[in-house]
Amino acid sequence: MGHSKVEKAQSHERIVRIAAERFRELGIEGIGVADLMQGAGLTHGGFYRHFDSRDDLVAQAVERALREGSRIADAIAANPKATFGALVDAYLSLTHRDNLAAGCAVSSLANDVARSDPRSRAAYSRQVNRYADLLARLIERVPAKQRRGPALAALATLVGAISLARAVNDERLSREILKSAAKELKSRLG
Amino acid sequence: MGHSKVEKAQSHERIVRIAAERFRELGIEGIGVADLMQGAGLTHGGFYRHFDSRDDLVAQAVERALREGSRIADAIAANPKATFGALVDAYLSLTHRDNLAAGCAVSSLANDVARSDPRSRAAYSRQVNRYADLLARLIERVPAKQRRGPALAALATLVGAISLARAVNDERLSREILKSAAKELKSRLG
DNA sequence: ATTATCTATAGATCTATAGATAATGC
DNA sequence: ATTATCTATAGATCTATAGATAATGC
Repeated sequence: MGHSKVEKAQSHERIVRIAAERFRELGIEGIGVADLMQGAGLTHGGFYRHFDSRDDLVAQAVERALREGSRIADAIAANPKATFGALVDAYLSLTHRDNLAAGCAVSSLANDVARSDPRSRAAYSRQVNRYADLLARLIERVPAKQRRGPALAALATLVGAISLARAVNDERLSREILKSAAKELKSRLG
Repeated sequence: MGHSKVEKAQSHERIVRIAAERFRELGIEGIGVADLMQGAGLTHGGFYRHFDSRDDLVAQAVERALREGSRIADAIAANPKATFGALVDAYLSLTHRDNLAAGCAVSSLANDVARSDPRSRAAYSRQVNRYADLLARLIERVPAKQRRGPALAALATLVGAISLARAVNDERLSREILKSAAKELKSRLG
């Protein structure tokens, strides 16, 4: 039994991290408090010393999933040699498609967040703006001041393509969607 | 109490119709058997004379939601004077954004279907191909034989844009997303 | 006689709470 | 003394089933 303040903070962090993964993988209603706590190596009784309610955890985990899910995009953005094409290829890769738990939450939680409370939706809005800014910086063929619209449209294409590629049951079609969207984006803006 | 074969068929049809609406609105796990049956004007006890299990209803309702959700697109396609721009404007309208229950299930159920069984995913794949064929027919600025890729990319943009517009918590940003995606698509392919 | 629907409930699961236990930290 | 976690359970909700009821259809 861990009892120090440090250990409590670590437990809290572990629960939110596990939830941020599992919610992206299984949907926000796809896993319960007991299984999440077990995933964090704890029993379910201690949950309410960390969170006011399940919805409180949901809000914290959605915020974390959105931050974590943009890590690869952030890394690309941090590289001064980063290109629009590199970001598109990473986002529309088979690795990203098949790795829901660690992937972009703007895609994996879009439908869930649309049905969620304002706290999750506000965090989602902020992340959409962050992606739009990042894409605008990387777009090449448009004057800097006119990039906001193309950046939002490009984000929509990225999110739609990976969502479709994950939902279809036909591997060839799935790859065709990813490849078509990547080609379209790169030929237009890369 | 309705008891004829005709009435049973009507009850079955009503349950699937209600489920196809509510699942799009609330998510596949957002409503239970009892509430669905109440929505159809029945009590929950009779449910299992119509369906083997809840999952059986889910599969039938997802198929129906996909078919119903493409009605406006089908109507546009049936008109010989239909244009790509008209379809894009209808899909990315505020009416469509705010009417989840009657809207396109390729958008509203994308995340849920990705986590569902093969039957729902196969129906989803078929609908994606139908939309791709429809968009390919309406695209103007590309030779007919090269339209498959642009059509799939356009579908991704449509689905991504309306999903983002529904999830964000900021009306201005939501409209900006819809408008940017529509402008991009029409200037390129309309 | 058959069957579509209803009432009632079993059994599982989920969120949330109560009280016990064992470690921390004044 | 305080508190982080555990065991145990209350109460709500969900899927599924059993048996009763009342209408259809041979």
